[in-house]
Amino acid sequence: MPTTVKVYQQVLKEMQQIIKEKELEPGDRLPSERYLADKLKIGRSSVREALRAIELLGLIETKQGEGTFLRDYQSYHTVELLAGFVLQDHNTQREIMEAKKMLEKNAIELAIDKMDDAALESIELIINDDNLTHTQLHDEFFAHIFSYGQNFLLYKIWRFMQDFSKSVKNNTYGIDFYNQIAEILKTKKHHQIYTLYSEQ
Amino acid sequence: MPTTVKVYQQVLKEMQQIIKEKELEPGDRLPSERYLADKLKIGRSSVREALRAIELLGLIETKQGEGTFLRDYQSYHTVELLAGFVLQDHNTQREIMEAKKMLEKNAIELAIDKMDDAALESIELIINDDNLTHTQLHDEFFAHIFSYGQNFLLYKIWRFMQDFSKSVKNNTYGIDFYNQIAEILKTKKHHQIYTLYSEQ
DNA sequence: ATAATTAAGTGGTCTGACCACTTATAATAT
DNA sequence: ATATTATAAGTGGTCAGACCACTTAATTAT
Repeated sequence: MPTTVKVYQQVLKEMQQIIKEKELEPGDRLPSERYLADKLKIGRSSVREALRAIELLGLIETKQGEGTFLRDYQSYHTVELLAGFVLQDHNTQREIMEAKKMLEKNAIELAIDKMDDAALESIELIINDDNLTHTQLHDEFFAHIFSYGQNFLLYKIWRFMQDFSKSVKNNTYGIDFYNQIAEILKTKKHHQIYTLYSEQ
Repeated sequence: MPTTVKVYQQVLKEMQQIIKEKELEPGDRLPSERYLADKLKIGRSSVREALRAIELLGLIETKQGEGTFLRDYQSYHTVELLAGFVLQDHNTQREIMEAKKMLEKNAIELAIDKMDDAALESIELIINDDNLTHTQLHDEFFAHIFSYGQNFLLYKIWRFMQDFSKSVKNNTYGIDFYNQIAEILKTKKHHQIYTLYSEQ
């Protein structure tokens, strides 16, 4: 179907080639925009279209005055971006809130076997921190749990939803809710996780 | 860290706004490049950088002479692209696989109370369809379950991960795995969901 | 009324021009 | 000679304007 391949698409292929040939790794510098335009005999704007596209994906990083660098792909970039658009079509707050809850359960499940006594204590400290607002508590609490879960991708997805929900709705939970989770984490009773949120 | 936000990033935000306000759906036309440039008082090239980026993602479609159109997000576009660039980063892979499993559990949990006998039967049909490869089975199976879960957002996120995993690794499960899930869905024993994948 | 022609609109691409910033080089002061 | 400073070169960020190819709407000729 693509009767005519766009120039920036070719640039992408060319760049893959360059990366492969020169065995470039994350952190390495890519050829400059002007060099690429010159070498491929195309306009710089076309090169930029390609670069901006994969920059948005999180594949490269640009530093003004220095150059363009390959970077470690961070999948959350993509997810964040897509979420931002997909949310528009199916703009159901309900879905976001629901998804957020599911991810919070996931976080607990991932963390439950990775938390030692010190970790559990730090959780308690957050729960009992009187300086935090309800929203801040929720935020800190789960951010902390996610950190033990060791899945940055899930954390970033949750982060997005959490930020979104903050801007839309103020969903607060009583302190019992957090204590209950702390208890589950302590006793490591996985199966109790699914009982959370049930009365929402 | 992003001390200065790039113009094309602003354009993306603006476009999300426009889509939201005008309630645009897949198939609908977006404002033209020249119009956007004029309205936002920026150069057309900056608008194009933004458009080309999300075009690459498969979020929009452009037809020369006609315009730019919103389209249903097809994650395989992204996946294809990433596969070409991402050198099998182990940790990224691990996180995506793990996150995918969690989302599959979520799908089951969301669907469990929404599936009637007919739904359960349709699941059985997929499991016993001999025409499907292992990968296809997994794909269809969970896509189906997600459809009952009624959370399109979670489905889309899973979809991305599933496509990614397909392009990287062939993670297959025995048929028992799916029968086990079908059984859980039938008996509606939520707590058994957490035992899934445990031997992986 | 119908068909052919024209004009207007839209994406695709290139060129050339600045700006802001970083790094390497050259000039200067010590 | 060395250290400091000033300059130049390189790089990404952005814009304006120009064509081209293509589609659609408007106009004109039949």
